[in-house]
Amino acid sequence: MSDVAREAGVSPMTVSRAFKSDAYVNDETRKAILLAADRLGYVMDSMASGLSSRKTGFVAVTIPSINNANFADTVRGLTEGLQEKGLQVLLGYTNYNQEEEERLVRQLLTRRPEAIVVTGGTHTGKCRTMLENAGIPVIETWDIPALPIDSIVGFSNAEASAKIVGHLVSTGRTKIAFLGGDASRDTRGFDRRRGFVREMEARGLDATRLVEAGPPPISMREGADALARLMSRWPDTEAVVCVSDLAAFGAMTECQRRGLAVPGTIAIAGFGAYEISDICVPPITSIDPHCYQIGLLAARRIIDLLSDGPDSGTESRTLVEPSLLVRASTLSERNP
Amino acid sequence: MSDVAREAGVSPMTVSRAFKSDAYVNDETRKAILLAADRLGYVMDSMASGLSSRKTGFVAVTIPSINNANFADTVRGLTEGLQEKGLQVLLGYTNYNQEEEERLVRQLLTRRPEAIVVTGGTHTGKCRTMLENAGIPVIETWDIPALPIDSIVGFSNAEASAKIVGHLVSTGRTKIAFLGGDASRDTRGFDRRRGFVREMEARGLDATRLVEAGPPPISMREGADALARLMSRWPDTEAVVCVSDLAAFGAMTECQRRGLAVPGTIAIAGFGAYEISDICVPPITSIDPHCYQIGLLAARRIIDLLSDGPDSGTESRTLVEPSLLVRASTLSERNP
DNA sequence: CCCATTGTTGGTATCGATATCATTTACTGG
DNA sequence: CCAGTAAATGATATCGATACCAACAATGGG
Repeated sequence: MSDVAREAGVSPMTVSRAFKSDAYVNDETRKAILLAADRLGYVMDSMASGLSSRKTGFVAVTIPSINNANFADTVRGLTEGLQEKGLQVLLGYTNYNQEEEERLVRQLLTRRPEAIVVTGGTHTGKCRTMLENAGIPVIETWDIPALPIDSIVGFSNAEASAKIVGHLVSTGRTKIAFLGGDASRDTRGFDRRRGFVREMEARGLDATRLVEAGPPPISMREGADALARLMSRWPDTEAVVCVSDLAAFGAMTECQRRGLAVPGTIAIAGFGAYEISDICVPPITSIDPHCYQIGLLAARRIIDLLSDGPDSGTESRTLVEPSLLVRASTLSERNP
Repeated sequence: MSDVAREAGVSPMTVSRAFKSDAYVNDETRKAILLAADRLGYVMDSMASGLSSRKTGFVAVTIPSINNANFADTVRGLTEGLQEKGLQVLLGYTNYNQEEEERLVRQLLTRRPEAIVVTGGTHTGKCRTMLENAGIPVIETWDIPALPIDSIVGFSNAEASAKIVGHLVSTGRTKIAFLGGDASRDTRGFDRRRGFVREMEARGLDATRLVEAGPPPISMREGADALARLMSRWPDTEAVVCVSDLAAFGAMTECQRRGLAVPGTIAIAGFGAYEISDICVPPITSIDPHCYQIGLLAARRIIDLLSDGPDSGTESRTLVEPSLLVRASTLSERNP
């Protein structure tokens, strides 16, 4: 930076100011400085800048998997929402593992982000402590934890399942199974299963047709395998609620291979509004959790908290209402 | 850090050393320091550390889209390959746009990464200059640029297409179309189209059945729409090579809706070895570019360059051989 | 004509760590 | 018994920027 200052014939301090947009610098001086910087191929050092100003410009984000269109959409929303304020997303993924999350959060906090966004509301004790003591806004997403650390932007996974059950029952089906929802690792998937069981029981229906599909992420293949197990154990099943569209599509392909008509013999519903559920034949009923919106709202919340101070007046719980997308895969039996 | 030093009764310098694994510190002293740090809830400031040591621990990575399983796999390979050396991926995406890439690269370079990985070998002039002058290892991936900036880890998209054409011809098909490959933005998709045209012409076949599907990313829906256009323009088409599995699957669903048998009436091939092409009915012939491997090899290359100095003896071109995955969607007409 | 205000620039200390050199102690072998 | 080496720790300068305060010119109202 002092090289640029010499080249432009000003002090380093003025160069520093020239690179910020809001500071007092004469237009001509700034132009000369930017020109000089360009000549010398100079690019600012954000790291040094961050050290000095105590603003790194980072927002840390953790997601369970990078290889998932839903979380990718949330990250897109975050990135785009934060861009206008010059904030940059620092991304990490946990492989659906809380120990991994703890390790990751520790690593991310060493970068001194200005805020941190995590997926889900269940963490190891140490992780929770770190987040609480970080002294920055913490946003938990994709869930509604009972004891939020700070702010949340999410929805009830359990209610989303209930919504699907309601829809299936309204089409005349009662022998309904749930596919997926590993209890040990995927808290959101597990919540969907819990919501399924609760809603089925509330309606006086059998809620024991639960098929494990293994730990997340659940692939299409695993969805297919799980459907095979489901049909051999409970051949008279009329509908299956899947933990995600990917599992649902896999299950549907298995039906195709077995000659089971969808929705004639069995109805299939998924979760996540992945593109595939919209375009496959038949299209699969799903829940749209508005992933991109979650990211965007989290970004807004961060910007609010960062500008208005830590106890901004706005509500710390931002709820998003998932939408039920009724498609051909669950068409009424009477009206196929 | 000096708080921790006081708490542990040592100098800040010793605390600093205690946090590195290789330095001279008495085991008991280290234990006491780590304990004190834990008591105080202290976490290192990597930013300050980076400023002082000139090692930020970042490797910058740009991909066209975060919402793409192929690039996600490459990022996974990078992340995991770099993890053992304590390097952290700093990710950004360009939306398949070179101006966006230039902006992104500038932003990433302000973070002083120790190396940078970009997707593709085509950049704006300014972007190329920045990369050349950054003074760090630059890895171009997913392509084989004629004039590499530094190192490359990639494969020939054109040859991959040629491989598919060869396979389709061997199944007795000659009226073959190509779907996708926008010329203006997606250089890899365009290369695949070029490779298709070249191979078709080399075999004396008609290479004019080219269907645009719009700018990337090409969704399943766009693949379906493009197939509709293809069939109305060239109804006697026997096979279609798609720029990606997503387009291919979309195209196949359109065939299902139109009652066109796959592979009986028309054969379909994709690219990318996405999970969907393996599990759908019928499964779709594809090319596996070994995305994860690309990331892993790029990580290895970076580690080499960072340890052995800038002109390490190893070859700067690391080529990955894409594999043809022959599946039911292109089964021979004679042998269905 | 003076003083307050605004616009513009520079000087100095500092952010939180590490590089480097210096120092002390313990231990080894001739 | 002493030089020589290794282990362990500390002191100081520094990484590349910004915060903060000071300085000065131009402007304008009283």
